[in-house]
Amino acid sequence: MVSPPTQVPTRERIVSAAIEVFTRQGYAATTTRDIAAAAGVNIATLHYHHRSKEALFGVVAAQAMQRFNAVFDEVIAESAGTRDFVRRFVRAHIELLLEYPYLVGFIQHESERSPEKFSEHVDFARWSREMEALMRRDPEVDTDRPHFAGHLIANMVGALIYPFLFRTTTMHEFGMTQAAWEGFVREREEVIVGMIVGWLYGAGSRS
Amino acid sequence: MVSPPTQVPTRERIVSAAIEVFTRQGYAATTTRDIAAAAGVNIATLHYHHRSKEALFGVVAAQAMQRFNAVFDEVIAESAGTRDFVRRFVRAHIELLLEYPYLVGFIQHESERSPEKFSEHVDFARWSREMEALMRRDPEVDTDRPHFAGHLIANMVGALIYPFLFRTTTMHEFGMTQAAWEGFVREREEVIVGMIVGWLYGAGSRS
DNA sequence: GCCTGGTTTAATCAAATGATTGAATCAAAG
DNA sequence: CTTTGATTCAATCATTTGATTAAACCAGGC
Repeated sequence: MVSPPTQVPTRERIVSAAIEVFTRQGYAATTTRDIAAAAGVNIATLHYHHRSKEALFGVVAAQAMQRFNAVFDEVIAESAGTRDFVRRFVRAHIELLLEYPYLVGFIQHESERSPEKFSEHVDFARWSREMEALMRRDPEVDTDRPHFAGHLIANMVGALIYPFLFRTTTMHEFGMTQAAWEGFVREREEVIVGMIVGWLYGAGSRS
Repeated sequence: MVSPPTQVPTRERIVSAAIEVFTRQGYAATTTRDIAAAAGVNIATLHYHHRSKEALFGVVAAQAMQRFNAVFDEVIAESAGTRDFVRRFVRAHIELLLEYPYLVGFIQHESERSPEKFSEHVDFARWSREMEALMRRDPEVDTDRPHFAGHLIANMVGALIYPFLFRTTTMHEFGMTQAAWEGFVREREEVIVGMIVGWLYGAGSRS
């Protein structure tokens, strides 16, 4: 039995198309005509449901950040300790980004263009506090290092997003197929977890 | 005694302005009028010296990649071993990126838009070979792990570029001043070297 | 002085783009 | 059936933008 043909409302179809096109091309390179075409509606219809290009972009930005908030909240809630948190964090983000490969580049580029649009929807400071709180319960982790949370995020997230930021370049330069690149990305779960856990537990290694 | 007023040629003044504006705003968000204004010349003068916006962009892309090539060649030539290489690599890039904070975001965004423009000017495959060759001489480093060079680059470069990609966000979200952010970035030299060297020398750490 | 070739400029063009208008369409209510 | 309000569309507008044109400018050679 097929579910009733509850047509997706036009307003949301436009948002879906906007996510697709904005995240691929960025704000400046995207025209309202691109989005309207992708959504299969008239340009005027787009403006009828969303006052302006900038307003529509705001909706897209909010939904994009929403995904990360959802992932983080789930990960932190289910994590049973330092190592478990790192593993869940890395795994969940790899899955999310494999589904939306352009998401990171989009957020990077646009969060520098209009920081207000994004800072509304995310609370890195809270993330940091919760991560620190979780790891402070682990006597082997020295959470009192200067900028502990900042370095943790930079190390973990940096290593995590790199292949998604330079997907085309990596594939092109190393002659990888799409499938090979995806294999490489999945391999990285082990690699990143090992590296980060090693860094967290290792004493301050000398130069 | 002042050096003779050897005026910088217009053609190069335009390129300098183009680097400034393109790297800040990206290709699509930049108009030839922006660049002409920044260079203090007429729009027609810009087109007289550079056939088109796309051609001018090509020059900028080439110069941007050139900086990284120069850094890598110098680093690899002077490095005396694994640990020394990592330290020099990280330090040199932090210095370069502190001078041009928008460079990474620019290359990320535009290398995905027009990969050809950039792949002309960079040879990651060669970098990988030379890094691998250097580390293969170190018996403590297992260079035979799957995708060794790929993971090394992703780990090291990812951790390196993160603060530059999300500079505004980081500063805003953690209430850092420009100076505090810069202090954080300089701190990262030690952190990254420690983490990467630990990962390279550490045996495969268990999950 | 006056060419000559390279350079710069104001003015302009054609295409692209964000946005609007007014008419058509459609479903639900009376 | 008619009315009403929401929705959709073709056509159009004003502005921006990459690029060009034709005239002016400015040195160096003669």
